[in-house]
Amino acid sequence: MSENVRVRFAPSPTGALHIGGVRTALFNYLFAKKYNGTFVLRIEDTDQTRYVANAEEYIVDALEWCNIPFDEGPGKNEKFGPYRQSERKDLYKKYADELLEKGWAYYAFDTSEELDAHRKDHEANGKTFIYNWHNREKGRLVNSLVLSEEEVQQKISAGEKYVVRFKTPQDETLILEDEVRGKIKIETNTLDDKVLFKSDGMPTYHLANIVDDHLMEISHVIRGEEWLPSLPLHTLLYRAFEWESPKFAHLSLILKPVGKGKLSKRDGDKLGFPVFPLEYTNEKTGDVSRGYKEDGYFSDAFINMLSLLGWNPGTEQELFTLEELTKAFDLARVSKSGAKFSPDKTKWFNQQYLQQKTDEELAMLFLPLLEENNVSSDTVYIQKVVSLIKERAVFVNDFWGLSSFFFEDPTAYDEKAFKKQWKETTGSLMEELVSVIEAIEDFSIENAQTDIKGWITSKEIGFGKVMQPLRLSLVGKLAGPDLFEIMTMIGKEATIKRIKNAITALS
RNA sequence: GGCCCGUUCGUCUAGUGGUUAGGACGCAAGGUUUUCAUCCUUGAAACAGGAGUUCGAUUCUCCUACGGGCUACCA
Repeated sequence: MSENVRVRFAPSPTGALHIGGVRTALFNYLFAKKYNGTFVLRIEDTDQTRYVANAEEYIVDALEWCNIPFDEGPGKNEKFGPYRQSERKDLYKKYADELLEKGWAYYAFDTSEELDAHRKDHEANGKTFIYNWHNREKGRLVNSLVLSEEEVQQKISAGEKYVVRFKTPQDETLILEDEVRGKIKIETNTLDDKVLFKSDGMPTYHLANIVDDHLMEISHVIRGEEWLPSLPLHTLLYRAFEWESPKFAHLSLILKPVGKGKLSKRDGDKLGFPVFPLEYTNEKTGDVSRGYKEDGYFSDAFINMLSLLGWNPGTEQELFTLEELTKAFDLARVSKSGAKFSPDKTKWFNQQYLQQKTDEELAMLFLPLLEENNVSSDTVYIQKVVSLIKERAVFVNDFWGLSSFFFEDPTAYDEKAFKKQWKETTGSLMEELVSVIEAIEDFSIENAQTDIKGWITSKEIGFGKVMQPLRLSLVGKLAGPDLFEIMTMIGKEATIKRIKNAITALS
């Protein structure tokens, strides 16, 4: 299998790429890289009514951010280009004609309205209308199987609209092979004669897909489960063209975190998590949807999370670099059942990745936030702050809330903490503490600890009585790193100032 | 309705014809931290149901239920 692995990700540019699409792209990417293969991006824009102009750019940007770029695609190594189906339009006609010639397809002149009427009619009688061997030659449907060649030619030259339908073989049991599901059995008689070529001169997905996969020498088709019902048609199409079929793998869907059904944008809005990798602005409505990137997720954490949704390495390892993923990935270990999406687990991954980063890296990422808050400081100081607070953070965006007191005096005091910790005697105690601090010549952690702890011990009042109000004075709430760290970081003067401020404000 | 796919703790999942059914997230308790968080320890928590095959089925087969997908001149 190590030779000539070529896979493709073939999205429709109808909007933002959602998590499920990203995962499909990721699995394709991992599979390609594992076997030193090629990852192709092909834009399937045969439906002009659903085309969205900024969607393709979004898809490319998203893959870029996820660090799973394509090797071949629009504007990149166009060895088998073009890679947009709309630009390959002229190509498909001859393949439709080939099928027509071979008797694998036929012209159909039925209008959408007529077909709708048939469907309604059947439904009213409790039956299901299927355009296939049941009725294609019964005379109620207008196609080249019942019309004479002259009639067909006449209609076509008269400019009558037609589609080309696949002529599904009758009375055959197909045994299909799926890399994740194994064998799938299906009777061809239950299949309908799908449209291959539309009356607007465009191929449908089915034709374009098979033609392009063949022409682009795709070896493995890894796609969403929603395509599984099309597998028999696609297999038959390869047979009709006498082409070698690629191997297929259908990925299960990503489901809602709660309730039933597949994950949608609405779930994200309702439960407060993004379903798109990047922020997306709907061209028509102007609606903006959140993105993982903008929400502060690291792309490698996001990818790591996605990789484990529907796949697992069979070991207990959960944290993977992209390289490790490409090594470990295996289609055989992709699970068959749908996976409910977990926003909580996603956060956990981000937290893990954040903890792994160095203080230097994190300090760099913190810089813009500091700027936003009109704070500037030297890098050594910022790195030290980061080292003290990062274990409390899930996102870099949490940093300011966790560390603002390192840069500016608290502006408010936590109400509950005040009520609980600030007693009548606290004010005078804090004043005494100020003089203890003032007396410390060299304001180091060691000295501060020795002197303050010594003073508390000598007063025989218990640490909490002093330390809690002190924390409230310096931080504004009962949270944060070690107090002696904070005091020496902000310095003796600021420490004294904050205690005095608190005495004034709280006593 | 028809066709297809699926079903192990709440969630993601590992697993085997005989296991104390394992891990992770989340949750709970305890410890560390005189704070908060981290961290550590512990705990609660699952084989959808029914037949069959078998000495023995969570594992194999069938049925049912449930979930999902498809059923367009959309992808």
